[in-house]
Amino acid sequence: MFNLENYHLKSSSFSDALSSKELSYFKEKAERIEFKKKHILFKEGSFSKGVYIVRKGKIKIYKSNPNGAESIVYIYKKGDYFGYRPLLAEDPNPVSAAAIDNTVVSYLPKEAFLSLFNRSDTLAKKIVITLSQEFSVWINKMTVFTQFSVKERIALSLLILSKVYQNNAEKKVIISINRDDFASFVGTAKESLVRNLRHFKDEKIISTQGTKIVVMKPDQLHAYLL
Amino acid sequence: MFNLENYHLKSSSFSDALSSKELSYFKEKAERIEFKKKHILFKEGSFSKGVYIVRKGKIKIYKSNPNGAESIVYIYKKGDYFGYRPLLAEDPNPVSAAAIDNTVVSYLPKEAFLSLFNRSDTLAKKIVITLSQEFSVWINKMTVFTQFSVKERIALSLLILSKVYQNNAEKKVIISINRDDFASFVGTAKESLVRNLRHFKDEKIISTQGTKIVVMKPDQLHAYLL
DNA sequence: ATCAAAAGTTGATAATTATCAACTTTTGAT
DNA sequence: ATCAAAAGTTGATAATTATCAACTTTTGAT
Repeated sequence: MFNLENYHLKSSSFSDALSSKELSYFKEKAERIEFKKKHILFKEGSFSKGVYIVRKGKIKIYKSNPNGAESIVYIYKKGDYFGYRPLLAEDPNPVSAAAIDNTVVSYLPKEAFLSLFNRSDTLAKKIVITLSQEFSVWINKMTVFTQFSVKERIALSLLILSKVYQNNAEKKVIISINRDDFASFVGTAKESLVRNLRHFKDEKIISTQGTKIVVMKPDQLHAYLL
Repeated sequence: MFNLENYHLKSSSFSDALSSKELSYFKEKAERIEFKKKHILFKEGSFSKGVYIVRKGKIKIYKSNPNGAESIVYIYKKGDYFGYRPLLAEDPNPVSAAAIDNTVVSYLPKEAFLSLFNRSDTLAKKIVITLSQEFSVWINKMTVFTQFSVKERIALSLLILSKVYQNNAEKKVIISINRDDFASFVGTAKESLVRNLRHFKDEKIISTQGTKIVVMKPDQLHAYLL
């Protein structure tokens, strides 16, 4: 049985893991930063100096290969936090991060994060559990690339991006992403992506508004995934 | 720069995370179990009842798709431990596990593992760090599937399997895996795998002994990965 | 040591996907 | 509102990979 939750992380708020005392420490130490569209937050191989919490806009996490092609590993939205894993592991960032839109983040410097991590046993345990859950999603995503065709991966990606771009207020989801980024997310060529989008348009499953994509019949996308 | 460590987990011993007191508790509660070749330890969707530590042989972790094809996500060897993630997350297993060889494992029941986890702060923190490191590996593996050709993935897999099948005593590595499993590990068809192995044989990079594969010039495999 | 079954291999071909080039539409600065 | 640049789209074709069928080698039980 196909279940979208197996392929996309549930958003879980960073501050939920904190006691009210810890939360006020967090608020004291965190800094608000704005990034313009296309701004690169950090690059693969660099060392994290803090944790980001998205307040507004979308941030893509990606890997570049030596030919210049990039593959997008995840897209974070409002409320999501990231950048803490390499910091805990004391490893360099395995990925780069860049703003898709104009974005606003809260930035918690490394020292403050580690101080919270070390003083709070509940945070460590909460993170273990979160990481364990995330693992399932990553394993599933990995098998998608080996077992699904491009058309299937695009159908799945439309559903995932519907979640990412969903605005609680609105029922209709408008996915605002350029074709290169979408193709990098699916792991295919831009032209192959466009051809498949055309197919879904002909089937009246999606429509476009300018370069934006409107998902009209998500149920019919499910049908492509068994 | 290509670095094999980005694509395969370092083995880390479970017992290293434990104090001597905890270790004796572990030894008291753990049970030795033997599995015959092809025995299925658990299936995707089931709930873990304990943690496995491999003592002898190899165990494959895989996902089956509805068409019956399977894709192998990881191969564990002597000293590796697995099965604790879904247990911590209280999620069903995202994958199945089966013995490739005749194997021997230590089995630590859920209650004993959770008791260790809850009493030991160092274990929780150690696991967070291990999980964080593992994440980098998974992200890298995922991008391999989107950016590497079948030939490149096979070259990489030969290097990874060299690590898995490496016997400390011997310099020469003999990979003893059947072609279906190898193909599932690479994410390709068995025939495509065989044709590429033939290519590497013609180049004198590998040789075969019966159905076993001998990696003779690992450096030349690196050359296929830039 | 024999031999049937299982596993591995090869060739021919089909299906999928990427690449290149030309063209159209959209965007955003003025 | 205009218009050049950027982004998106389409068609033709090439490259990669999967599938099917026939055949060969290896394995493991006797």
